Amino acid sequence: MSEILEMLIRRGFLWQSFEIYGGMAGFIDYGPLGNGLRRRLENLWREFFVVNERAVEIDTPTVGIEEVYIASGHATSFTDVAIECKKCGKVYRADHYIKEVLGLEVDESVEAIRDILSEFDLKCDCGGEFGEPAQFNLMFETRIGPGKGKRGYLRPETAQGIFIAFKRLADYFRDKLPFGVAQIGRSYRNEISPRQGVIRLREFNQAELEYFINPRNKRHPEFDRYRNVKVKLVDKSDAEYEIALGDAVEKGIILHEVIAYFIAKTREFLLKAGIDENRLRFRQHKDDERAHYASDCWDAEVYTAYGWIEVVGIADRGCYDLSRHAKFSGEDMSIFVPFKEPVKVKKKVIIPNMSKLGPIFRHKAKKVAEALKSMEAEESIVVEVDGEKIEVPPECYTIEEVEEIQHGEKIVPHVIEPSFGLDRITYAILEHSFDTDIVDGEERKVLRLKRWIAPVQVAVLPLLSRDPFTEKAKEITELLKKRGIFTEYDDSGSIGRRYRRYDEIGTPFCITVDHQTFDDNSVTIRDRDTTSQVRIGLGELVDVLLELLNSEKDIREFGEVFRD
RNA sequence: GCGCGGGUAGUCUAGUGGUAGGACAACGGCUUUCCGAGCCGUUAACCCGGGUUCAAAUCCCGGCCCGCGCACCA
Repeated sequence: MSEILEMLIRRGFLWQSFEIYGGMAGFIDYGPLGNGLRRRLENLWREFFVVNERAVEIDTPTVGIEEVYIASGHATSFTDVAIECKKCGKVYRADHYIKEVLGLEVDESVEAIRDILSEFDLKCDCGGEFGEPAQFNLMFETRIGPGKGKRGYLRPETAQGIFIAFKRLADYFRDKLPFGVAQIGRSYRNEISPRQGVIRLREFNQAELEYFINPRNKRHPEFDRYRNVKVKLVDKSDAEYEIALGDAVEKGIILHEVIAYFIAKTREFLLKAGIDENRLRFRQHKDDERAHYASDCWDAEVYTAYGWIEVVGIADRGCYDLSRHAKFSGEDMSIFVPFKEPVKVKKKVIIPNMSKLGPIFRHKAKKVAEALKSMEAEESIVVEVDGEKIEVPPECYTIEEVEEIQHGEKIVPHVIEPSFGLDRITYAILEHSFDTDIVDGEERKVLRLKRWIAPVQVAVLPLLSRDPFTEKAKEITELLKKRGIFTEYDDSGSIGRRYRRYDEIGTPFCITVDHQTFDDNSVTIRDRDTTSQVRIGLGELVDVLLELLNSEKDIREFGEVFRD
């Protein structure tokens, strides 16, 4: 086990779930420190992607009814049929293998696959027989309600909860694009083989923003803020760039401004959270890697002990999700977008003559009339009703040219989705923050977390573990806690040991109560990164700490250096 | 899911059939205590199930978990 992972477990950042029953791959518990860190990260994300955007946050169920995932496509794309060779143990996606070997398109059902296997006597590459085809479903299935109940799934992404509520959300935003809707929460994928510690989990934390835009305008009003920001890009043909985002859009490397905007914002967020800029890049999905609905997709990748890992996906999902839900639910998922100026449009309309239509088409007359009205066409007089093509005699309608004033149009918004894997980001921050240095000839482990993200921000330490040092230190601890600073009190072991303890978990500042405290009502603040100390009066302690914790200022700005 | 290698206190590790040992950590005490000091003491472990054996941490089988490779990752 790596040094960092050993520390994370030992100090209570995270550990394997269900340990006393032998554990289960793909699940972790966040311990006190890991949970604190992830919560901080979530709040930082909120600041970036909700508070400072035209966006809101919602919370929807983690269990979804079957309909949702039929519409979204997950129900079919998640239930691949797999076949396994009895001899060499290789597992294939049946439809892929059959297409490759036999060139046949086949239904993804167990029966269809079984028929093909026996009909063509299909063998594995190694010559072995295949066992029974079996479904593997990457969604966790469940039953809702008693008895057989209704089939449901644990959500594989938080996004669908947002798409489903789109009408309510559009209403909330008074039908004005663009707007964003965020959700932070757990999602579930029944991975075949979870690996690599916290990198691939079966239950994981996502923060997703669905940013709905008018497809006719894929520009972003705030893009100028980032136009000149240089980022490290790897495009779909593996070409690498260090390029200003404005240029990347102009050159067509990035499809449009909104994606570029979120790449910039994501970068800003990750750096603020403590990701090392030198171990961050944005990589474009290759054509065969991209989901079928996405027109462009960029991953933020960070370099870790596991290599480059994806921590954020930024995709243009187009109108895919809303259109699918519109189709499957029968609801209108469009927004009326007014034109700047109303447009006069001359068009020919068909006006049905009901007195003729009635006798000819009887009970179908109404449907025929509606079909006629909905036609733009001047040329065609064939309508389709209930799948039947019907020729309508000319005496049944008249064509008139009318002038209409159009005030706008109905459009199905496109959605740009930045989707964050919080567990991976949390881990990457820890790995990038982990460091060792030499203090007084001895190696020191130190977690150089950003001050605003550290789970324990301040430790208050009495120099001696007895009165009056301990009493004073407890008093100060209470004071800091009341002011919202995450503070711990610790009087166990020598002072040096305690400093090391807090260095290891990334606590930025230690407050030490020493003999001088009782002479002049001052304490020392020790900086984790430099181990240097300054003296400061108790009266200004809270304000100084709050300022330090929200900046990267040097403690020496606030007091005299003590015991250099 | 396949193959290979592993699983001993909180952590790291010794132990190849017969008493489970060490280091670090933690906890209590002593210590005139500002960078993992010292001394004394305490807590604390053989992944689970079955088999072989008088006797299993140790040998065998199965499972679970971890690592690596393959496959999978909408």
